[in-house]
Amino acid sequence: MSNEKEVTIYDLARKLNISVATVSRALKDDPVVSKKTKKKISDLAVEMGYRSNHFARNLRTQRTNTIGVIIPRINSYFMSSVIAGMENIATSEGYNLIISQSSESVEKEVANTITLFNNRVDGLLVSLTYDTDSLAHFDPFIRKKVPLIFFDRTADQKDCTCILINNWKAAYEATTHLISQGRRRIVHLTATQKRNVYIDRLEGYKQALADQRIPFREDYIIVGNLSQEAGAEAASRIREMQPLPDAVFVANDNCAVGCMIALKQMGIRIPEDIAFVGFNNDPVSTVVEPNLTTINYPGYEMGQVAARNLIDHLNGSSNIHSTNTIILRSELILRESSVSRQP
Amino acid sequence: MSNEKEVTIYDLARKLNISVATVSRALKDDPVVSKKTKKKISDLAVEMGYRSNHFARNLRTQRTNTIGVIIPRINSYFMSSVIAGMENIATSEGYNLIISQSSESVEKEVANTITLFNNRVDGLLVSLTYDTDSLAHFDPFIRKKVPLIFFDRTADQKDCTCILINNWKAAYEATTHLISQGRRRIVHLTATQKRNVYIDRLEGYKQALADQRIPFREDYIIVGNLSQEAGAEAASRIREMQPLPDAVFVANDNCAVGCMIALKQMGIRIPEDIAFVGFNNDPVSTVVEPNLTTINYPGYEMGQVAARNLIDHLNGSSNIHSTNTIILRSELILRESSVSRQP
DNA sequence: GTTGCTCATACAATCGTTTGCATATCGAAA
DNA sequence: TTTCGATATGCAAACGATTGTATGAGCAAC
Repeated sequence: MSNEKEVTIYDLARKLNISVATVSRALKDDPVVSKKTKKKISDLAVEMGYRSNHFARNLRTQRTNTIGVIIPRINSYFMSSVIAGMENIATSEGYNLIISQSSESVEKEVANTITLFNNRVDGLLVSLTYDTDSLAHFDPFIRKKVPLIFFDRTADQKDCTCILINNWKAAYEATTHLISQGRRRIVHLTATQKRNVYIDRLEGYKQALADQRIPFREDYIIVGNLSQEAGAEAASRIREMQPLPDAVFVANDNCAVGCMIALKQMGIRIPEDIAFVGFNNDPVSTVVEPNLTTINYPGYEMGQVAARNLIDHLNGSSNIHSTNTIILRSELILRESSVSRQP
Repeated sequence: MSNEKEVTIYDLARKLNISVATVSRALKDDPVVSKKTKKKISDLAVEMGYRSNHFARNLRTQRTNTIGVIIPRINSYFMSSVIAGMENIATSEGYNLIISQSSESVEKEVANTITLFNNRVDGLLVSLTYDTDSLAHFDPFIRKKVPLIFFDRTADQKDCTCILINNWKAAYEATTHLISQGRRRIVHLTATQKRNVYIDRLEGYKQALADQRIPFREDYIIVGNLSQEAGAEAASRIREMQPLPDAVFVANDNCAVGCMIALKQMGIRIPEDIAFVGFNNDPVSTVVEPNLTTINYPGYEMGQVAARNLIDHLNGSSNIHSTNTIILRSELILRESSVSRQP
């Protein structure tokens, strides 16, 4: 009982006195097999507890029904929501996900790429590390025409779809909002200017200033790794600025929260002295006091869209060249951290 | 160039005028092949860009090098940390992870189990839903002797390893701490009493009361789904209690935070009027004001241990019968939410 | 020169499917 | 009765590895 042999299509065929070819076709619902035989076969399959052998099939068909995912780290609210969305779609479409973390290390990203290539994933969903410059490690996929989709932290790669929000616009709105609240000396906390998301947010911020005829100041840009600790460090620098800035726009809620807490400990009042706007709509944004104004960034939805899009490509129901960029809706959520007085 | 055929061991063999058997053995570093041939072969493999075909190998060896993971939801800080830990170990050991979410639905858990069984995973790592009663859906794995490890939300299943913290002790310490701060009317927010973690925490809480001769009150136990919203609802019920409780021990930080925020809005002071202790050491616990005393629950480490343990079983380097339960260290972290006056 | 032994390599079956092509069946039209 | 399409089924060759068993080469001892 415990070591029962697996049931194969040969067993089914033998029992019914038909050929394996017919069994194989019947199980795939091939119209060439008659309804009667199909029924006989599928009934017996259930009865004998047959389950198809993915390896044999994959070996034969040269497909894996597996999607590779490479992300910087999984344990952030945003990214785990993305993964949840991907899992949701993939499972319902019969695909498996192989998830690997680069931990913000380019070498690990390259290593993961190789692993996934050797696993012969059917497609790849990628969000890059802060520092990835060269995209050469994706060449093997391109050459073999394995579809590749970037999301969130994307890169310009010919023939690859990108899934994003309009970071420029989000930052523009955030900054404009701060200005509309009477703020003029607006610091921007961001990460390395290698990645689209941070470049675009900075540009949006700059444009908002320009449109309101507020001069841009290089020393108001603080670059870090956007961790909570980086936020606390930035707080010390902000504290030293003369005159004290009256607002901070942060490219990530966690970092914003770290900065807010540190400033509050220094006796600075939020939003009276300094207003804050974050990014991502992380759960902490409704816990910190005052609640943090932020940009809603739909992670779960982004994961779903990415997976759905890739699977559509794989099924041939969409052409990878037809859609090159998908922009998801995002919006500014107003909370107390940035509003000068509540209505 | 773009449609180059995959290089197989046959290609290598032909080029070197030797048999595929030798090539196969050489690539596995089988000592029976001479050093000289091995070198020739591995050099050529690199040169020609050979990569082994997992499906052919799996088909032949009947192993998949894949581990299945079933969890309630991935997008919580604790669970995404667990996954990160698992990914870390699995990747370094050459295993892949297939992660599936049950979303707290027993039906989805069963469906995922079937999917993973059909995927022929080598082993399974499971954290159960709130409501899973029967474990019958795991029988196919047991029968085929596929190792099965439960973590966090575990169940008694013969021959299965469980990985946990000592929930009883953690709750006992948390409650004792509250009592030591002069609290007597301690409410406990928890989840369904079907799962070990919540049962054990309640028992620890009860025992701590008993040891301090404080009568247990059934109406101080509030059962919910431990979401932030459930915390807010609980706050309303707590508010109505006469006399007002003076402490709350919550089985989850997120829920604790929801409850604290709601109570604060009602004008109740924390910790003066009501002290709080949470569970998990989620990042929000250091953001909420006052910072939340909690139990440190090492998610990343738990994921690593679970994966390590399973892989050791699979490699035969450990016997599944030898270790039945692994208890990880946890500890009470004191913060302002429960300490009556700071030193 | 034969025997015996070790070390290295080759042969060939096997794993469970898929699929192009060939074949069988059967009723209807010629 | 023969012929012709359909329609349904079967044959057999892949797919790319692994591995038990057989074979061959080389060499030392007798």
